Amino acid sequence: MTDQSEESAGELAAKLARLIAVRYPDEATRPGFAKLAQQIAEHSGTKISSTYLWELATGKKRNLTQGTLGTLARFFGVPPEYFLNEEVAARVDSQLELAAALRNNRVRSIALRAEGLSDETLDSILTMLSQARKIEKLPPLEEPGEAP
Amino acid sequence: MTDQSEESAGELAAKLARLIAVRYPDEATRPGFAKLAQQIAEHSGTKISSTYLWELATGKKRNLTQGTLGTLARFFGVPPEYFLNEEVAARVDSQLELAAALRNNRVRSIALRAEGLSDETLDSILTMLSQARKIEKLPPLEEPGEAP
DNA sequence: CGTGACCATCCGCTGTAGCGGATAGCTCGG
DNA sequence: CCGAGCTATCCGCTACAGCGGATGGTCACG
Repeated sequence: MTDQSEESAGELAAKLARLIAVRYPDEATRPGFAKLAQQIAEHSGTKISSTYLWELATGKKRNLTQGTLGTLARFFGVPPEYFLNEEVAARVDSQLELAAALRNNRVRSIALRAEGLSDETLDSILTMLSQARKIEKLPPLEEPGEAP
Repeated sequence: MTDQSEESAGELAAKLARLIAVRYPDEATRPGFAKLAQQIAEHSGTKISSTYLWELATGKKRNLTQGTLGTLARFFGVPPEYFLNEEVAARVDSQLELAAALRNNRVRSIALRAEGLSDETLDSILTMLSQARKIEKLPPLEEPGEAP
């Protein structure tokens, strides 16, 4: 175990897919790689071809260059380390889950109304949510704890 | 100020040079790019040619690939972001100064003996050092503070 | 004053990151 | 049913990351 950043098989592909999914939660409206490439160009001035985006998303190319790494990271609003460091990726991913959830207006208003309630009330609501998730066959969510 | 990671002209070259200088403080004993390449190979299993190292150090090539980025970072014991993020680079650089200083045996033993002393004593010693630096015409060192 | 060990530097090559331009499969409105 | 407009996918090309193998220079040793 001298190394700890290897076997990143199709990891990059998965990460890119996740970033896209979070940025465009509505699967129907989600742009294809062509439109995506165009948006990236408009956003960051630097251009990434649709073909190449597809190759990355499907794992056909994996060894990004400094430049494209930065362009992608800036567009998706994640630190460039997201693509390099698994630990950072995990931490960012939990944030991304939240961001994705807040795109759903109903979830957002629940969050807004939850703000300020007492801990006891929040706990009972949490219990209700867990029950609901179980009933609807959603995976339970683990709360991340501090690692000593 | 929409962007903040551009104009990295010969930045990478400078960073690499600094890393080498810190790792091999004695300029006389410092290995050339050939030996350096060999050491990297032994250390990380991955190989980087001496030619390429030279090209990087002289700024002839600058757009590293994910893989080589990781290899270099692991060898020099810095996070890969060191090469990407100026802010991280600055933070790490101050650590590097410390590491370089500790190579000097006398400095190291001062650091060791300072450990455990009361804050008041440390403060007065710091004052003495600042005075000494002024007398010997060395630049004063800024202590980095926490950014809220 | 060889010659062997190190060095920086250059040249030319290979592999692949990254691109532009097909193509074929969809779904829509007319 | 037929194009218009979208899509994913493929192919072949160019540019450059990265390499191996010269070259000539400077020391130290016998």
